[in-house]
Amino acid sequence: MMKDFECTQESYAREVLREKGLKSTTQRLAVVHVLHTSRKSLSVGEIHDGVKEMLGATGLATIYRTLEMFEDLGIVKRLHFPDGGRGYAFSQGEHVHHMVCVDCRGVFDFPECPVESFDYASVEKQGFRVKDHFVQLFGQCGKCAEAA
Amino acid sequence: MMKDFECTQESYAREVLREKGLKSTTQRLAVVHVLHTSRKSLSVGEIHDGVKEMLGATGLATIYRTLEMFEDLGIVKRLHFPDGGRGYAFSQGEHVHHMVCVDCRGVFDFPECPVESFDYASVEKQGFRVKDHFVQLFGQCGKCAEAA
DNA sequence: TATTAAATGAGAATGATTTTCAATTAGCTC
DNA sequence: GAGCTAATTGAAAATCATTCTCATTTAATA
Ligand SMILES: [Zn+2]
Ligand SMILES: [Zn+2]
Ligand SMILES: [Zn+2]
Ligand SMILES: [Zn+2]
Repeated sequence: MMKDFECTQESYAREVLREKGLKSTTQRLAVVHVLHTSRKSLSVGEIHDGVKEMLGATGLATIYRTLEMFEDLGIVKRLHFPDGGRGYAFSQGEHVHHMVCVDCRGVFDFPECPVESFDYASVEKQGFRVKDHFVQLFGQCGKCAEAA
Repeated sequence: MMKDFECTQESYAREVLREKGLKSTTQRLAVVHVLHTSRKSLSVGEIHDGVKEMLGATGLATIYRTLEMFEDLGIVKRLHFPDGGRGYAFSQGEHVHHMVCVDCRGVFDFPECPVESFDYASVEKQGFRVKDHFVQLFGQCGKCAEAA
């Protein structure tokens, strides 16, 4: 299965999968497509709907399996909303963070890392070794601010 | 219901609840107790267990209701783990962030805010208005590093 | 085109969270 | 301290989210 036209995001995913000896299945590429063509983060259900629209009946378990795997591979980033909901956004492995609109769940990247230059001394003094971090900004996007 | 001995955390919760016209029930104070006496973040189930140990049979729904309410009141902070799990940590409304040990789920506060001095210009240029943020550091605590 | 390990689908199973409503209780007032 | 009342709880059902199982299908390679 190799489409004539393939966007950079799909090629990227295909490449990462191949490197790991994983298969570039129709379903996996559809998940990439659905995610990267959305300017908002999507819930598992929304991704499932999007994939079904492209491919017809598709198992929900496949979506779960794909998202978990993509997260490990850095192909998607999981976001957390104040209301407890979760969303997924496409990612190309780069170190980026997101700001999310709490109204429409739109996602906006920001490549600068606010934590990068942070001095961990005070926390490492407590014997803690920092390995990773999660940063997410909340707010309102321009459209939602207007609408309000 | 007013205990003879009450720690500052419990008084704090009691005060916040009173200010909002909410009742300081035995169950709610037990949730506070269980959380603030734990040096690790706790899952809903663990909190439920802790409360049952203090009070005997207690409805799980009450724990959920309490945690949701406490989150709104700033009495607890919800944490997110890489494996998808969630944990809750006691909080006194202050602006703190947490580093969490991915092995034992221990929580360590750090009062410095890495995002505070961050220049939002690049993101606000996109029409986005930043209102809040979530920062969490991951790593290994001293004990778990030794054990490993 | 044949081979084969990897992946999918369907539904059952499990687990997490929310809802419902009758019974209980905290926080007043007297 | 007893009585009042709205807020809260408990228990179980209902709903929603996630994982598992295993027979079938498919991508990748030769
Ligand atoms: Zn928006
Ligand atoms: Zn960063
Ligand atoms: Zn630890
Ligand atoms: Zn902060």
